Amino acid sequence: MPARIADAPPLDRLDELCCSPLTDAPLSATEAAVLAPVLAALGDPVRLRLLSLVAAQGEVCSCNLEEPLERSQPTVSHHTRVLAEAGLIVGERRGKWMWWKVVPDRFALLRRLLGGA
Amino acid sequence: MPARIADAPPLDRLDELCCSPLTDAPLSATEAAVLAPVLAALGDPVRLRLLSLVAAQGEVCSCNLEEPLERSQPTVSHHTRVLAEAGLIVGERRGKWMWWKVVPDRFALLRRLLGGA
DNA sequence: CCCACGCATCGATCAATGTCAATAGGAGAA
DNA sequence: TTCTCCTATTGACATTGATCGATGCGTGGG
Repeated sequence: MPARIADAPPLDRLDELCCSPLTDAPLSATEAAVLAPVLAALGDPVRLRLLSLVAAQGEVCSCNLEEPLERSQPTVSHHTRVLAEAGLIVGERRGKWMWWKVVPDRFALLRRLLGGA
Repeated sequence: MPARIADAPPLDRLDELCCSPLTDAPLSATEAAVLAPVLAALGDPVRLRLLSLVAAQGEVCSCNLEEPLERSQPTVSHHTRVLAEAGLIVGERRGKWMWWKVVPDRFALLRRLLGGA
């Protein structure tokens, strides 16, 4: 059993659950199981660039991501999905297009986790 | 080729290379290739807990990690290695024991990346 | 010198993941 | 409806990664 996620990660409850800074107290297995997927979502170079594209432009259409990322349409769709499931971006459908923007609260949470210093 | 790391990630140079906040400007492929492994190192629940144990106690011996993490000695060794290669912890050998402590600069860098807000 | 202890490495196994071609779904236009 | 465009899903493949038993390596104690 590789990852051994403790239980189903209640990603919605992440804000309530998490978390005091890492330096304050050891994380519980549950807290770690909820947080790890969020950080794992950031642990891919394509997603990092995707995220920075969305963040820097405020809002980006999926169709404008394939070229700068040099990835196929299904791959881009895969990565937006991962980031969205991690709560880092949200998408809104407008006509034929899907527009993505970042979720600032999620980043604040991660900054808090990484220590207040 | 799954991850498609652009080139050999010069992890040592991470401080010089990186990075303005994600919200400021899109990351280059090189920046993303260097940063992703650091964030990926945080994307595992066992490593998150390991890190919080080290951070909360200031300094921890490898031998005191197996029990709280409920992992075998080789597995703990694997995770300390990953975190160390990401520059998040450093180890010092004292006699028979290996002592680990966190690298605060690394966390400051990540906080900056996640936006100054 | 030899043994015990702590850590690292190796090898194997199984799960998770990044990637793309092909296909399906859905929305707007004609 | 039908056609076109954009997005999501599926399936397949190769790679990465988490895990542990067995083994090797250093260190310190006897």
